[in-house]
Amino acid sequence: MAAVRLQDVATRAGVSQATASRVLNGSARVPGEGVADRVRAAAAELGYVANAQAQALARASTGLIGLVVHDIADPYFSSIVQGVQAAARSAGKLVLLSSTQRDFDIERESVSTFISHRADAIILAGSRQSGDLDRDLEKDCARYLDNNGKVVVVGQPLPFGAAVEPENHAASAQLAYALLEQGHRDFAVIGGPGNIRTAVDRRNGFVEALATQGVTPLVEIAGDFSRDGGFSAARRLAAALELRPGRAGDITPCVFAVSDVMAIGAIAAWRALGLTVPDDVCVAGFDDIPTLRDHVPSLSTVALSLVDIGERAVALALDDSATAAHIHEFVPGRVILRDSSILRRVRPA
Amino acid sequence: MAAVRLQDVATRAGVSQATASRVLNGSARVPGEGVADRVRAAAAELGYVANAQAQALARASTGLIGLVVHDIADPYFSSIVQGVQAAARSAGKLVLLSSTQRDFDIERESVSTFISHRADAIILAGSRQSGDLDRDLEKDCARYLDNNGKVVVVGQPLPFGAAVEPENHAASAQLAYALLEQGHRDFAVIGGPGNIRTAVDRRNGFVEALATQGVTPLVEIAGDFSRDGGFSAARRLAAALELRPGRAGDITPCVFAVSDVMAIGAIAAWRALGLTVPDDVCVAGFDDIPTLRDHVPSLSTVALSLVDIGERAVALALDDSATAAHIHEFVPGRVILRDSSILRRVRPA
DNA sequence: CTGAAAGCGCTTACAG
DNA sequence: CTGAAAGCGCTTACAG
Repeated sequence: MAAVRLQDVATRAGVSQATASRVLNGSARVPGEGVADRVRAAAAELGYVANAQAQALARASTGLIGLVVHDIADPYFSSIVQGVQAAARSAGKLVLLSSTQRDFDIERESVSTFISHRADAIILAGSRQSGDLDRDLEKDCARYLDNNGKVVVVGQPLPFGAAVEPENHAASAQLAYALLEQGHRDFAVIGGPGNIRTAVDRRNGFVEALATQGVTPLVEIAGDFSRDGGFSAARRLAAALELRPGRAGDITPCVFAVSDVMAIGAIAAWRALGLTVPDDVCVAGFDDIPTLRDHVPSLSTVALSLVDIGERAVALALDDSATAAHIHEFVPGRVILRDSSILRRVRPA
Repeated sequence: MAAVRLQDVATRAGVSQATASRVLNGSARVPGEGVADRVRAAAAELGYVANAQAQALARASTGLIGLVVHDIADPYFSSIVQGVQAAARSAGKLVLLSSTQRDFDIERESVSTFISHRADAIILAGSRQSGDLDRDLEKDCARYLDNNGKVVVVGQPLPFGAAVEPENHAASAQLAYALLEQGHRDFAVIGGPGNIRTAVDRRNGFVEALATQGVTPLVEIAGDFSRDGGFSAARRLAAALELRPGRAGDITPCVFAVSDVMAIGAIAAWRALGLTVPDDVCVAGFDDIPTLRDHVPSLSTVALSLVDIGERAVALALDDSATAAHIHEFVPGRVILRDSSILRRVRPA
């Protein structure tokens, strides 16, 4: 049983296909008395559903938004996806999703598939490293932009399209000030890879803010931008600072991990060493991922409105001028202090 | 600058459009010596990208799989999405995603949009209640199936299409046996709404298994199928069992919460009451969601391979006969015992 | 093996 | 306001 076509509806309503099209699928034209009703009735009776593929071909616009994220199972990305989803729906668009699991071949392939499907816009969300800006992806995007496609990147240093960027640097600085305010004077940093800009910005914002107050981190250790990266960095950091359980009277260093998942990994590592947060070591993260809600100890962090980021990306993607003008939109962060950074022991005077 | 069309490639290669089509986009035909190379060269030089919309129209197949989940930001669903994604990619399909945030109007709308885009298959993943099987959705799906569409539901009691179902009942029973094995004899249950089949199956599997050993839960309390539902149920349960911190020598009841998120909410509630897990009360959940990894205390649970579930759903969606035959595929669970159910205090003899 | 042509289901100037 | 017709970019019997 073949699907009902527009022509079927038109015939049943006793009008031309053109008229049926105008009644059913937008158009400012006002049809004559009763005509619209007749067409709509016919469509309802037949159960007509417009073929979006055919419409796309005729209109040269698909209503599709391509979205590539590095890992859909990561709460950071799934929140962004939620925002994209919601905004796309309000705008009457549909989202094509691809989760690359951080494989750049898959990313390139996804983008070209999106282009093949003539997505009206493509949103790239990930933590790309500045090094791996591969030529092919760049060339595909360039051609896509020429063909009137829109590209929006979130949180990545890409040389084309519009961008929505979390204010990593400024927000990390605010976190540093808040921690100083709490009385902390001894800091350490668990950073990410040097070529992930997000990680670098956060580290710099934090360290530079400390510097303005004459404070310098005791140690800095880098790890992968992941839970396991935080875990192993934390072990090395514990060794470097000679952290030991219950050394009352000593200083309690405050560690800034450049992402929540790294911070969570770090806490797990310390727990395995018998260290207690915040008694033996304090810690703060970044992102305020949803899963933090029931984490113990509760983690000080910086909240980014991930859903908001997704929504803004769609807004830019729908704005003709934005991507052409290479617009950058900044999303602020909000410092949240929780148990993990409570300074229990005061540094001996 | 308009996109390059197949005709452009054909002209440049000095062949007909038909030949170019056959060379570039599949077809078993073997072209003559050199022809294929010439066409491919022309395509490469011009940067030709096939228009998938036009292909879909001509082929009557879009290569699109529509996926609707109830909440993409929930780790349960995002893991399923990851599996769907991966399997779809291997099969050369693209996924259209919709996260409904549990709004059934949005779900219906999403399905009809997917149908409009002529998705080859639609996968419905959620925790639908048996009551809200709305007529419109059902009618849309019926027509879609008639038009050669495939429908796969995961974990839902829907009267059409194929289904992949976690073996909730059997796995919960295994959990019960494992807990008995650990020495537990005093149980309680935090269940879900009576019209969510997943919740009911898990509760029944657990309680019935206990019954075979002559054990009956001391209390059963139901809550929303969510973190907050677990939280408030846990408070009532604590009151019902008169749980108090550190009552050494007393029994330690073991509570089965029908999902991990409910269990996590329950633990949070107990913590607020000063109760310690597993010393004052033991608990086990269901799902083994990824975020459990660093939860303290570590939670006993039943692992469902969520990614696997997503992959199987795609396999069914791609199988013509499966959805017609209303096939049900079952995915087993695996019991994992962790700290939260360790029985420290032995019941006085 | 290759090509001319019809057809997929819509939209939209262009006439009337 | 309405309709006939061309066109969107492909695929695929059907001839040759």
